[in-house]
Amino acid sequence: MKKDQSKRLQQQIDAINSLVLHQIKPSMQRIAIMDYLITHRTHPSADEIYEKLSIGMPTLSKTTVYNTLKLFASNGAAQMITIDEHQVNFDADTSTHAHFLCKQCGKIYDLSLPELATMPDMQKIEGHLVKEISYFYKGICKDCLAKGTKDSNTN
Amino acid sequence: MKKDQSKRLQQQIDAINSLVLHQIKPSMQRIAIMDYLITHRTHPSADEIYEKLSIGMPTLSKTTVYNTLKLFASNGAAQMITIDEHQVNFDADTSTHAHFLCKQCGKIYDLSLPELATMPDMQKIEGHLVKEISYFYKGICKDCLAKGTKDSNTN
DNA sequence: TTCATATTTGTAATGATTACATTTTTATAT
DNA sequence: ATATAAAAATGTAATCATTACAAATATGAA
Ligand SMILES: [Mn+2]
Ligand SMILES: [Mn+2]
Ligand SMILES: [Zn+2]
Ligand SMILES: [Zn+2]
Repeated sequence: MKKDQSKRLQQQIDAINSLVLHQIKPSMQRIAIMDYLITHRTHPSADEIYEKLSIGMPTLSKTTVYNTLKLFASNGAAQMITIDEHQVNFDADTSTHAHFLCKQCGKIYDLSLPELATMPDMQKIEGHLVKEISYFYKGICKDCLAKGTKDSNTN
Repeated sequence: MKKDQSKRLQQQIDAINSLVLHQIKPSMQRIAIMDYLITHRTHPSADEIYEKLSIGMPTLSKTTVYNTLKLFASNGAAQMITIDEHQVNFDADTSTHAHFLCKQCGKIYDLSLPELATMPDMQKIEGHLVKEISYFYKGICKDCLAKGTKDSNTN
């Protein structure tokens, strides 16, 4: 179990590095939340993060999770994803990349669309100063297509 | 005032046509809501539509507005825009076009980005069946840039 | 230690959206 | 035209993600 221990330690360090890099003073909670974001690339919601972390950290407050995620977002340490109209999801990967939401299972996938990379951030478009870019796709994911054979009409 | 009358009538007809085209049986409320969407290209929220329409239609229910907009969206008569994390906005223009949300004034603008048109709807990307595409940009809009000279650091 | 500041916590709002039961409208059959 | 069934709209009460706020705790310099 030595491996697990040292791996977890390295993850913590990665989390702290990301925080410091984005001018966020590390704290128990902030490290835990950033660590969760880094090790779970499934674009979790605030509630999911709270539920999972509060198991090993019973005093964690949901408010702290919300505040912390908002702090991360405004400092560029994480990105807010508003692809789902019901809740906001978060991503430690702040690079401009596209997301796909499966309407059936709800999972959010990363998409690497090379043609999108052509458009640089932080520029003006039609006179507006662009600070954030989001590319969202919705439909039925690979896995759900494989399972259910219904609705396979639209090729 | 003859002109106004006939113009309004034509708008109603346009609204009805869009409904019928999308297999939605026209009703007073549905026509009014579609008419509002067509004549107000500002991407209104359900609440805004309700507030404005209920003036001249006091019995209108907010539930009806929500139900109707959801019906429009699932029949392809309007598109839901989840660019704002606080509420959903709607657009009678169902063509694939980008949107810009101003973080200062909250207005949502259309962007006509020709390079986006290259990607056709209803195809598979990385194995996932794509049914909807959204391109969202956020920042400070033209007007707000002109007014406030603060935060002009990021050219 | 002491004091000021930053962070976290718990609880109570808020506010958009939805559920649901009731009423009204519309269409159809008699 | 009347009765009847289905569709649509209404009003109210939940739901539930997010935020506001005040109190408690931790941090860090003096
Ligand atoms: Mn991602
Ligand atoms: Mn639009
Ligand atoms: Zn799926
Ligand atoms: Zn603006």
